[in-house]
Parts: sequence; C-alpha cells; structure tokens
Amino acid sequence: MATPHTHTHDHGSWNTHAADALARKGTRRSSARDAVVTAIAAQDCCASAQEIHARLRTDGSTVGIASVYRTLELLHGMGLVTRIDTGDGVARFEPTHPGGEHHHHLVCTSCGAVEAFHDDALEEAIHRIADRVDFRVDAHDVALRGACRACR
Amino acid sequence: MATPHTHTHDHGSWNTHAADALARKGTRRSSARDAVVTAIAAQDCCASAQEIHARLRTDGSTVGIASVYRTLELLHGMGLVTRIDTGDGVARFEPTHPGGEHHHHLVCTSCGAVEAFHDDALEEAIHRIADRVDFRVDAHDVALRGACRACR
DNA sequence: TTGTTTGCAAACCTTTTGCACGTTA
DNA sequence: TAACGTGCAAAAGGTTTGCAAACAA
Repeated sequence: MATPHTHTHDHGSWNTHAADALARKGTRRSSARDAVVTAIAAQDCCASAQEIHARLRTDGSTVGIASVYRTLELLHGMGLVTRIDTGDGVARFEPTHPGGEHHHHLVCTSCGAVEAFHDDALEEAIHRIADRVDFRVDAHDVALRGACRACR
Repeated sequence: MATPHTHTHDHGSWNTHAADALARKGTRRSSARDAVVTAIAAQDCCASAQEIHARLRTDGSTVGIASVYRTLELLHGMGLVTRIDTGDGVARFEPTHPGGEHHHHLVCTSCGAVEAFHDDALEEAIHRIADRVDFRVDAHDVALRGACRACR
C-alpha cells in the first residue's frame, strides 16, 4: 500500500507526450522551450524554477529565467505539469503523468528534503470526499511534514 | 463523514491556550503580540499576514507588518498556528486547536476562495501512512483544488 | 537597569512584466 | 513577413532583517 518512492517512470514517455500536446496546441518549437521540457522530463520528483534554470545554465544553455517561468506556466495551464508547495514559499514542479498515476510528498521541515510516496487508501478517501462536496475537484495534493531519517 | 465546514470553535479557548503557552515560555507581554493573537483567535479559517495586518490597522492598531510576521513565526514554532499554502505563493495561517481536531481545504483556482472540510477516513489513511513510512510525521495538510459553486 | 519587543525602512528573493531583438512557420 | 518566443533588466509582490527607540520585568 504505502510504498515510499513509487516512480520508475519512463522519462521519454512524458517528454513525447508533452511535445505532442504542445504541437497539437500549435505552439512554435524553440530551443528554450525544448530545453525546459527536457529538463522537466528528467526529474524524478519536484524542482523549482530556479533549480531548473540553474541546471540548464550549468549544462551550457543560455535560457533566461523568464523563459523557464513562462514555459512552466504554459505547461501547468495545459495540465502537463503539477505544481507543489512544500511550504518554504517556493513553487516546485514535476511532470504530470498521463495515466493519472501520481504521488504525494514527505517534506523534511529541518533539511528541506522531499520524498515521494503513493497510497491507494488515501486516493480512495480523497475521491469519496470529492464526490460528496459542493465543489468541483480537479486536483489534490497532500504533504506530510516532519523529519526525514537523517534529521530524526 | 465529509462535512463541508466543521469548525464552530470557541475563539476564547484558543486565545487563552495561546496566552498560557506564551506565558509558560516566558515571553514578555506586549500590545502588538496581544493584538495579533486576538486577531488570529477570531479567524474561522486561514488568513495571510498581510490580511491580519490590514485588519488590525483598520481597527486602529499601529502594529507593524514585521511584528505580525514575527508573531506568526513565534506561534508557528510553538505549534500554536498552522501554516497553509493555498498555491498562490502567499502563506496563510490559522489557529491550531489543542484537541488535535483540524480541517483541510478546498481551494477555488478561479476566484481563490478557501473552504474548510473534515473527513475521518482521510485522517485514518494518513495515520496509516505515517506509521508505515521511514519518516517521523509531525503534521500533514491536504488541499483539494478546483472550482467552487459560484465559479463552476 | 537590562534584555525584549517594537515600528520603520531597507534588503532580499521569487516571480512577473515591458521591450527590443531573434526565430519560426 | 507576421506572429511568436527569447533574454535581459526592471518592476512587483511577499517576507525578512538591521536598527534605534520604546517597553516590560
């Protein structure tokens, strides 16, 4: 049930999924956007805009931070990327997988580490709530905060 | 089970609870801190530092925004206040009730409205995860995002 | 008196925006 | 060429910090 780390995803599959969706939407291809999409595809878990930007610059790209934010906003609006708030005031993003399978996060309040977990009973409980409430629920996210093994 | 809005709390009880905890900690009493504590006690749901500050100024107080942030930080560190990220990059806070009873949030991504809900099955699922995972879980929060009745 | 707390203003950081210059179709 | 996308620099928030004055114990 509760399996810490459940994401052996094929990076390439999200990458082409995203590329297809962008093509279908009619956006133009550009090196900046391609670089950001590729960087996101390579993530196992969430990363901030600044982190993505830094990694790209380190790898020799000349993308501007504004393009990272703009691409993230575009992808988020298309549902291709999930936004996560770990509580430190910085938005983090990770690829949204087409199958609907997703994970939630364990956040260490001492060192800031983020781990992923998945739990079926949790998803079930959330679906029940969504059905019952006078609100159209499109998405949900869960954060468990505490201390990771190293900080405990 | 899932009851939208389940918080007919007695404001006074949290207020004295917080005052006691502060006294026990040995902090000095000051009008700024008192004003912020009273303002938080009066909230039914979460409010941002700016909102709390604005309300206090409107009511004739001269508290500075820094004191609001400092008090919030103090209370949060003592576990008297819960921090909530609704996804718009602004931290919101609400009183933490001593009994452990708490609620989670429905966030409207179109108008920003926030509603509270409580669900036992959800809490149960989260407890099971906390027991199973290699992480000491101190707190958790859940956000359901979508469209409220008015925006739907 | 002594250490705490305050309000203000400046500093900080993340994110957004205006704009002139490339690039894509 | 015409619309779109880019990098840069400046602006715009929200939040934090330095500091001298005010205050509680």
